[in-house]
Amino acid sequence: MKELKPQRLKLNGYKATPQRRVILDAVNAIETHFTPQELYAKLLIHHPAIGLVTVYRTLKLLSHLGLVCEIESPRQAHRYARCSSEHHHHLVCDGCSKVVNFNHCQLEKLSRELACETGFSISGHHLEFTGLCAECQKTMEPA
Amino acid sequence: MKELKPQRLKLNGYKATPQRRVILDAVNAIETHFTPQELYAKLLIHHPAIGLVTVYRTLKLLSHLGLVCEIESPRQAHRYARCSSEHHHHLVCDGCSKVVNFNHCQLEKLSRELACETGFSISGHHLEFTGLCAECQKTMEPA
DNA sequence: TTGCCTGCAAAGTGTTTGCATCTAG
DNA sequence: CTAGATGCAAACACTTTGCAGGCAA
Repeated sequence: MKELKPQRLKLNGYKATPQRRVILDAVNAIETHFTPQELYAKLLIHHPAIGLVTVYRTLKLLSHLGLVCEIESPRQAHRYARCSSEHHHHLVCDGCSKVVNFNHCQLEKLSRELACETGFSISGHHLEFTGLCAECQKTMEPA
Repeated sequence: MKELKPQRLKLNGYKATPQRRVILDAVNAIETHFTPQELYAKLLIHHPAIGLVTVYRTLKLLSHLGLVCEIESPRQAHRYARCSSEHHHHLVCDGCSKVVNFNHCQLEKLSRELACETGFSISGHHLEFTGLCAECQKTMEPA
C-alpha cells in the first residue's frame, strides 16, 4: 500500500511538525484499521509527550486531505486506515472487529434509480456488511 | 402504517406502564423518523414528569421487540421510526435530515459473493445514501 | 406482595474547543 | 517574526448505570 509522506502536508500548506511525522510513520506501520485511541496508545510507547487531541486533529486533517479514510461505525469509535484511494466498502467482523475491504459495489444503478424516484441529488453512500470472519466462526463452534 | 398497541408489551411479558403507553402513542403520532431527544421534547409538552432515561430505555425495548427500527447514523444521534417490518434502507438528506425509505436493495448476490471470497459468515448489512432532497436543492440555488 | 419500572444524578464514551504556549517556515 | 500547531483541561453530545422509591399485575 502506498506510503504517506510529510511532503504531502507541505504541499497542501500545512506544517510538517514532529508530531505529524510521528503520526504518519505510525499510520504507515499499521496494516489494519485502527481507532484514534488505539493509535494514540501505540504512539505513547515511543513518544510519551504526544497528545490524544493531536492524534484526533491530525487524523481529521489526513482524512480531509484524502490520505486516510474514515470508517464510520455507529455505536463505536470511528476507525481510520490508509486510503486505498479507490472507492470501496467494508466487511466488519462482529467478533474481532477485523475489517476487510471490497470494491466491486454495484450501487451506481440503484443510486440513479433512487435519485430519479425521489428527486434527491445523491452525493454519497455508505455500505457495510457485518458478520463473523472465518477465525471467529471457528471460535464460536461448540468446544 | 401499522399502529403499536400496549398489548404488544404484555404479550412479551413487559408491563404496560403509563410512560410506555405515552411513548407508544407518541411514536404512533409521528410519521417521520426521530431521535430519542426529539421524542422526549414532544412528550414533555403534555407529560412533564417523564424522564429522558425512560425514553431511551423504552425505545431500546421497542427496538428489541421489533416494534420500531433504529437508524444508526454515525456522528449523530440514532434515529428511530415505526418499523415497516420489511427489509429496507434509507436515503438521508444532508440539508434537513429528512429520511426516505427504499426497499429494493439488490445486495443478496453481492453478499453471497463476498461470503464466498472472504470466508465471512455475513449476517447483516447497512446501506445508506446521502444527498440533498428536492426542497434543499432549491434552497441551495443562487437567489 | 413482589419483581419489574421509573427518575434522578452520576458516570461513561468518544470527540471537540478554549486558551496559553510554542515552533516551523 | 507570525500564523499555525500543540497540549492541557474543560466542555460537549449522547447514552448508560446505580440506586432508592414506586407501581402494575
